[in-house]
Amino acid sequence: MAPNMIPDIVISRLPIYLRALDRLAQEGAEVTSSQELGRRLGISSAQIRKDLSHFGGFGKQGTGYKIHYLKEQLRQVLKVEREWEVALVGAGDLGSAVARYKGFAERGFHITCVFDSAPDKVGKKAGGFVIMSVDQMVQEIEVRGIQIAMIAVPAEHAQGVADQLIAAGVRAILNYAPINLNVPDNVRVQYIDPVLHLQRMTYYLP
Amino acid sequence: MAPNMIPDIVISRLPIYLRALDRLAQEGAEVTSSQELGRRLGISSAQIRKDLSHFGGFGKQGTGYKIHYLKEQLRQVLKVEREWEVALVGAGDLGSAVARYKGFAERGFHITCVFDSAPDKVGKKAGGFVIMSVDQMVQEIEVRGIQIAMIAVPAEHAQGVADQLIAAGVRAILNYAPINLNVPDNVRVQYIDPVLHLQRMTYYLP
DNA sequence: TAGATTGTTAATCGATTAACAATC
DNA sequence: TAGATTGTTAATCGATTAACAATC
Repeated sequence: MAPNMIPDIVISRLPIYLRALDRLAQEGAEVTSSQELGRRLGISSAQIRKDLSHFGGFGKQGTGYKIHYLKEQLRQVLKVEREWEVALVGAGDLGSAVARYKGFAERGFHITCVFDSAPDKVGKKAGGFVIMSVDQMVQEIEVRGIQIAMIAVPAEHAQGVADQLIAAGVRAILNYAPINLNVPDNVRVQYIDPVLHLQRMTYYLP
Repeated sequence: MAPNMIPDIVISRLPIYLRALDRLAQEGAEVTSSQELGRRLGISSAQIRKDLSHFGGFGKQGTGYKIHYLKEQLRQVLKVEREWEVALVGAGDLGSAVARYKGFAERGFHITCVFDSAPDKVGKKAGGFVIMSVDQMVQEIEVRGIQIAMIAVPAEHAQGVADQLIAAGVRAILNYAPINLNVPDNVRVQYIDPVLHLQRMTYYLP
């Protein structure tokens, strides 16, 4: 491992810490500790301290962490202190719901273009956006320099769409299609498949 | 660790294997190998064999796994060979989209009741379901013996709703609210927060 | 048979936890 | 000061991988 290489699993927990800090701030707290955070998240305080220590010493012995300061630091580490432009591919039932979801823009991710392959959808609207043809997709993404995309097309088209997105310069994909994508090393993929989460719990039911 | 205790992380991969097998079957394949599955999923073949071996020998040396047979076995292990009844709490923007999503019923999870706290929503419809008052929630879930629920209410109400659901007998919660839930050991929770997934990728972008 | 692939064991790797000196 | 909590080191724990005999 390269000396400054931070484990993926550490990075994946930072947004969870950030979310908990947002919540604490909303509740009016100004300072917290690894112990309090850990209790809320079901994570050991040692792990939280260790995770944070990869990026520097954000706390003070005896008192803990200033919430506002720690939030800002984590935002910068995660690069979510800025606004991001996001492309959405697929304007069917699922894609339209994604386009309408307000949580993205509220937290700095702005959907700025929506694509679909159905000619009868092109020109219509989804969640306030005019739907463009996938034929324009590569060019549009290149011109805008978009790096993040969400895929909400049927499973059988997802890999093809991903290939095009990557060719256009996208480096981060949130895939709502229930299928694994094969992508080069320099591209990140995250998956959302709610059924899969349900299937992870039924095993434990009687 | 108890002798028959299977690590959570193994269980969490089984639905991924199942999804890949469904796909292979759809493509017309009848047999596969740990190597082929691994290539598709970006997982080592050794890990797939090890994971499966927790539940018995499903394959044949030299030939691999019969897809149909392995699918059925995994379905039984995960208890998704049956149909499940699911309650949905929250019929706002997000809850309505969840109620309309067809993927749940297609894969054996049937939303059979939807609850909301807003009096003006009660009696109206969301995704084909009549919305009931949360005041009826505990009784309704108890009577029907529902064990799985999805939460799509604002973050500040999620913990309260979860507590009620658990009191009513729910043992598995899919939480769409962007907040961690504290639940007893005998209750499972899974989280869906798409923004969190995006935040896990921006770190790696330039 | 020859080639392929499983199931399993042992070795390796990496992540989590416990503990504590430093210090606010 | 006394009490609390950090950042870090070393120990533990658990998960992944490599390797191979068994066998189809």
